Amino acid sequence: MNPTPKSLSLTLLSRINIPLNLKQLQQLHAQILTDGHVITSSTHIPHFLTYSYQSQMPKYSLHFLHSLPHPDPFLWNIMIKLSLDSRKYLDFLDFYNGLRYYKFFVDTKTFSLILRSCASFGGVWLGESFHGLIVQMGFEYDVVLQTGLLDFYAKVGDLRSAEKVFDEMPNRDVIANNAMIAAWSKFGVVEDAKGLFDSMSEKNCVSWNSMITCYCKLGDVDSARLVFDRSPVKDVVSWNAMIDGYCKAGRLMDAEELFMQIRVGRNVITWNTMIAGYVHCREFGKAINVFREMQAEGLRATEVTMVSLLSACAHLGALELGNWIHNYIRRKRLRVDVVLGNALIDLYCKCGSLDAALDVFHGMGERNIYCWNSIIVGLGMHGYGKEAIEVFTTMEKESVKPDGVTFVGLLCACSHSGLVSVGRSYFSQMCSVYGIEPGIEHYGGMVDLLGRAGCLQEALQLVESMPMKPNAVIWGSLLRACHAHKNTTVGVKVTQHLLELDPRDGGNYVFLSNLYASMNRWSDVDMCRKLMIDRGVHKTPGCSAIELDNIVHEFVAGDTSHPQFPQINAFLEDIAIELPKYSYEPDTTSVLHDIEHEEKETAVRYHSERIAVAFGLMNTPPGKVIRVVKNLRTCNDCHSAIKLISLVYKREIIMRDRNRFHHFRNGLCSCNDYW
DNA sequence: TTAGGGTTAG
Repeated sequence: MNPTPKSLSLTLLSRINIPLNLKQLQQLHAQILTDGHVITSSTHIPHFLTYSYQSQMPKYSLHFLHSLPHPDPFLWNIMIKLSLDSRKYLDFLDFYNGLRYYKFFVDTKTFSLILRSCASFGGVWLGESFHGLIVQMGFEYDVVLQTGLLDFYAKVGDLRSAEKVFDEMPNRDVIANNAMIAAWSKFGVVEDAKGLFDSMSEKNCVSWNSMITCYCKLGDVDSARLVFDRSPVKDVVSWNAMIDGYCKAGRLMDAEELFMQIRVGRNVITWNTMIAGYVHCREFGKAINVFREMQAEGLRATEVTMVSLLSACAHLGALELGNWIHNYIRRKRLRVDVVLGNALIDLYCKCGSLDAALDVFHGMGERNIYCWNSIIVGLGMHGYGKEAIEVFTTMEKESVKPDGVTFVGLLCACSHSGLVSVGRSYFSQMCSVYGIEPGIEHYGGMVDLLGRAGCLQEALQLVESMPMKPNAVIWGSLLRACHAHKNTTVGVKVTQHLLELDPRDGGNYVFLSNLYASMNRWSDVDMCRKLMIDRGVHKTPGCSAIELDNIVHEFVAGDTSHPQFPQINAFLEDIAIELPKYSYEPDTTSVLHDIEHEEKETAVRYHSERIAVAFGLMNTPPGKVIRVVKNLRTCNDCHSAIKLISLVYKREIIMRDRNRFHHFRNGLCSCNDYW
């Protein structure tokens, strides 16, 4: 039986869910053109357009649209929206230039769409010139267009103009009111938003949801919950907004409860929200577990899912899992935009694979300041100060304007490479040349730079003369410098400030105690210990992680629960016998490590990083690089021990500690013992 | 018209 033309086209259209190549698309096009029923149907043609667009053949869509005898505004609107969604700027500009020609095919809805999208370009001038053109072309300035304009101004950060448009609207529909609520919500003007919301005679789902978001943005999740509970028209957006609100407020339990409750109604965004929420609350392992659940339920992850996951991997130092995700991105052909690209760069930097990070960086078509900053910070963390400066120079050549984070990265890079005078000049230039006022983090960077290099007096002067009140980070940095350079006079001075500012941070007591120990002031060491006990302060236990076959093994010092513990302990004994043959002497300056869990007289005599390294040596083939991530800074003793381990066992060991990377190879470390 | 993503000094 021969199918009728109509059903033939419909059969072809039903194939839209499977990938088509250009030839097949053209075939489909021909079918549609010969089929009088379908060509006038506004339900099938949009499908076709969408599909050909998603197949990355936008030109073909455009060609198709031109070939239609009567393309109506609806189709153009779809076309424009698709073009903007996939950020095909050139098509967008084509459209702009041909606007007069398209005059009869567009409506105010079209302009409304365009105006909103201009905001995503960040182009105020573009939006305003569009606006001028619309008026010039004699389009009716109706509620649809006005709402678009309102939203445009809100998106580019001009609340005044948005309010002006709203005030001048002769009649407002729900959509216009909702847009104004969203605008006020964006600027945190909750009172006005609430006033408008209460006065609205007609409210829809979006109105309620906008109000929920408004409270969530301000961190007032309890008020948001009240609106949520009262809303008679809850949809998945309401749930997602509420879950996100709880996550951002750090209330994971509440978020999880809602997440469980909408089990059947979840969409990709619900999952993404929960995953991002765990990352936000630094529950990286849980984020990864939720992703696995998501996969088990057969949901397709998006670019947003990947960004959160990569961030989790970066924090955990989980390179293998990160590599798997990168492959997944390639396999599923996810679009690597600036955000996803940056997440990859950050992952590779934080996992010690600088080459991979640079590959991603150089392979990106579009880069923004985040990407440049991540690379600069990454190079700095690995001790490549000169290279970080080179990247900065290139960035300037490409006319990318540096921001505050760039200078944090640069100062940090100089600090880790001992480039004192270069750092000094960046610090003075950031204000005079680049117009960026130094923040406390820049002073912190500078204090660290001077302190590490041994310019303690200069560092102290800077702290005393800085325009803002120094915080615990600044004093802490100075204290560590005093410890490293055994300058007790400045050290003791710094300590008072520090314990006053941050009496709950156990790490500070440890450093103070170590400082006293280096002066042989044992009664003061005892005093520190007593102070910690009296104040109930605990030192964060040292914890090192190593990844093996996609599983992250964590070792906390003093914890004997790992199934391989007896073997690891035996292996550590072997190392202890082996190392002295290479003139290794244990460094006893870190005495206070004995006072808490870490170095108690338990079966474990070593710091967590050494257990992790031993575990890595035992469980990986010769020649494989061992990668360890530690939550605290490594101590002198472990540092010199691991240097020797790299020589004796002929292994490259890459260790990330709290603030930088150490590449151990042939008995040497990339930090040149300067950290 | 409403919901989800990236870089930052000890």
